[in-house]
Amino acid sequence: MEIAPYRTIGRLTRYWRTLRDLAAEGESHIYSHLLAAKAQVTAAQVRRDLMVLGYTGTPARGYEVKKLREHIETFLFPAPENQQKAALAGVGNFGRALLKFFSGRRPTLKIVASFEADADKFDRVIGGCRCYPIEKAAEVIRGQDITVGILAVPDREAQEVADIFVEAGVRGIMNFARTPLQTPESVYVEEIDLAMSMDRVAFFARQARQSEQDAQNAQNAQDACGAGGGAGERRAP
Amino acid sequence: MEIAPYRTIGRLTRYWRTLRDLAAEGESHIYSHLLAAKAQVTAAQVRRDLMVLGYTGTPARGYEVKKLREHIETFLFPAPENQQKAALAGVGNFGRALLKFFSGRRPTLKIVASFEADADKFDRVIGGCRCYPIEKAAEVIRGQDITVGILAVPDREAQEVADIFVEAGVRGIMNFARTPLQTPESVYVEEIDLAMSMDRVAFFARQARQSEQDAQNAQNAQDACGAGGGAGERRAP
DNA sequence: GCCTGTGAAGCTATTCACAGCT
DNA sequence: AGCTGTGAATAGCTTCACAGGC
Repeated sequence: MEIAPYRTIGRLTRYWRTLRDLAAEGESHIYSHLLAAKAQVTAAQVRRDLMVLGYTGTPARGYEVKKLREHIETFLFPAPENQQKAALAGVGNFGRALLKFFSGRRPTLKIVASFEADADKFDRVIGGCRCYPIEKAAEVIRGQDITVGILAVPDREAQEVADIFVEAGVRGIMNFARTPLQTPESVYVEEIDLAMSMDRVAFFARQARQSEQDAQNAQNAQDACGAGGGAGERRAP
Repeated sequence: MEIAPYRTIGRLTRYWRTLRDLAAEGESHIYSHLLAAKAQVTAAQVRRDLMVLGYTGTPARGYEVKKLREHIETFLFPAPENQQKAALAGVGNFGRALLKFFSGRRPTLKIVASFEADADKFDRVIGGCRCYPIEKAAEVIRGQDITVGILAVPDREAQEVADIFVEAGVRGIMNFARTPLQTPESVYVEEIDLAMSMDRVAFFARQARQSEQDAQNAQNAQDACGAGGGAGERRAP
């Protein structure tokens, strides 16, 4: 988390995707402001983000799609021979959806195992990878050198599973449980709290509705008073 | 997005949950630093966040669990008679998992409809709510006064569906597609880009591994040179 | 003219630190 | 002594704005 701000890392993967699409469309060069428009950020943001790569474009043609993409890949992804491995804990509805979603998405990162407390699911192959009892987690993680963990277990169990994962060598965790995890500083945790996100979306949606209604009411009140010449005139001449 | 920073809104829902648990455990009061520990933030952060509520604790006993919780509810959630409604687009694996996850989670927010392009799914009741063809979205959203939208459709279709939703009155969107949405400023969008999050987790996990190995190598090199008295001595006396 | 790369300015969010209370 | 509420300081991120290049 020192070599580049974590926001930048996130945006780089978005740029990478955009560049892939651009390459597919046969574009060979792109300007920062066009890349920015496609990724919904500002041009200055793009240029600033790309500084971490040590690749520079030219004023004349902007960035070379192919080269920029390669630079991002080198920076973001491991070399093919160092493929990273991930494991998922909690093979419920959500866990299965995640397994399907992530399977085959990146050649450099593969989910190779899943863990469950429910004995019905052991040894079955779900979403393309074997399901082990949670008790075997440490062994499997160490044996296969798994570095990334995905937690889709019930809230209560999240911390416990995280501890096992970290102890066994996992250094990055996606946590879908709503328990904020306690982990050593060297472990990166991405908290994905869908219930929280939902509450927030609902909150701001309500706000927006409210202010639209307020504006509407103010308008009606004004209309009722006979079109006055106060402040708040809409539709500039 | 003006009345309180969006980060604060997010944390308030976390505090709310913690307070609910505390109430269940029979606690009547709580200090900021204890609440902070449970929510994995700093005490100063908690106190700062609570300022938006206009509720204040006492130095002697801290915050009253019951009252603080009520204040957060009043602030965050709509009144019971103004229940908010949500709709989901895209009833795939992910969409179904989301329907199950969110169903019945909040009395103040209910998913009342889902939309699909795939004709096989129309009119069935999936995850507790009726599935309509996407063409009926505008009608249903307007008819039921739906304000929140959840997008779990393929990337290509996300923008199109978002436009329909917004036009019909939706003011908050959870976007699970990896297309950054273009929406009017008054619409709040929570971009939940799981592929991006995964790339980031993998990146930082790799970093952590790397620096552990580097430290290990440095140690080995030092050992090989015969225990020298340079910088970097571990285990303080 | 219109681009990139980047120092400097500007913002936003978080943390510090302390007055005031009990 | 140990807490809350909050102005002030700090840190982190984004945008501005412009030198330099074609």
